[in-house]
Amino acid sequence: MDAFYASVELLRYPHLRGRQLVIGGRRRNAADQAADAQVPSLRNYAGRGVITTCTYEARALGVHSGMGLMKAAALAPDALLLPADFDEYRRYSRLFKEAVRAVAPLVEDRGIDEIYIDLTQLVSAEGGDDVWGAARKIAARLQRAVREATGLSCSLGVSRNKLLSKIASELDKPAGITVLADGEVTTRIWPLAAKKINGIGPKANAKLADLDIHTIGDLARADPLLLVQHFGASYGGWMHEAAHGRDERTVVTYSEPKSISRETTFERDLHAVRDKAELSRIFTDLCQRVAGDLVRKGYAGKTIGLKIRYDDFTTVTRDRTIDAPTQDAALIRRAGGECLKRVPLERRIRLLGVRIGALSKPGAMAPAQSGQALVQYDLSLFDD
DNA sequence: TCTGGGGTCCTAGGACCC
DNA sequence: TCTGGGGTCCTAGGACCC
Repeated sequence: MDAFYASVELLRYPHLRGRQLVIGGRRRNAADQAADAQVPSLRNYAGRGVITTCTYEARALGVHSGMGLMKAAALAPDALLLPADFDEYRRYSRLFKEAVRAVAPLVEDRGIDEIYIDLTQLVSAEGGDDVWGAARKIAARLQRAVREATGLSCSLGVSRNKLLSKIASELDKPAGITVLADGEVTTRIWPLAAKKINGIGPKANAKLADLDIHTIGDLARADPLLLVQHFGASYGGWMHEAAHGRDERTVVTYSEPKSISRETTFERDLHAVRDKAELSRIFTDLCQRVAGDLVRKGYAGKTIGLKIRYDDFTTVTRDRTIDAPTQDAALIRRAGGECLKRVPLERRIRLLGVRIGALSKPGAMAPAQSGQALVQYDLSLFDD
């Protein structure tokens, strides 16, 4: 989806279309819904928020998602700042995914505003020799369906696999369709920066730059042994394959969540001793929210994790696995408290987070009850 | 310009088991 | 008491993605 959060806000505030618009900072609250609510500009922003999304008008001034709002205010003081309304974004997310599934049912979720779609069967059904032409027609159909269902625009990349489609989808934003036929990797992909590959982030990119590898073509032409040397057999090998556009991953239409977490960055850094009461209250609240998420989604978890980020931005995690899966806030709080005892608390803290993993569906598989025989078969006969 | 919140996957060491 | 090889689970950290 193109500038998803910002585009959803523009459906609500159509008179802001064409303005520099930034979504971020605090969440939307009741006061924001008042008809006469003024949308403030970035100019006077003070706080720790970052941009989650911004319109293309704002991007033209050099701001982008992930950027701190203080910095963004220096670059684009007249941009308007809207708080995020995740309930609304989730609603539109469901709408656009439904619209896509009605046309092409094999859809893999990649977060709130992104999906992979397997068009193989639809392209076959289209018949004819020109598979890429057929794929382009289907993509256009999908784009229209999304616009009709939501009023929102999206960009599509069509190719042989997920890796290339992801790259292609970004080549003609917004509202573009990019078809990358077989054999076009060297001409259209190799000139792009290596970090355009999904899975090569800032760290790997910096290391590649040290090796004088800047483009995907550089990466493809690099000695695989050199890559393996610097990045390990698995990652180094993958990088080289990716640079050649090779990717065998299938479109996965269903997956179970692995963990659920809640975290919060404080408005000011807190001290474990001086701000003990406030920290404790926030901690308990996070545990309750995690427990609420578990109950709402129908999961219980066994491994409770604590995350602390200090004022110097270093981050530590501790976790603790309990005997039986739980969705109980008090039990989560207790396990989290045990984790807390194992972290240093001298520095000031800027973020506190609670996570639960090792999830299962409670009730799906009842634990052994009393009266249920547990049989231990002794096969020591086969020991060496 | 001091950097959100929600996730996934990978690595690596150690405990523990057979 | 030492050796070897296979496996799982737990814990901590980090890279990366949306």
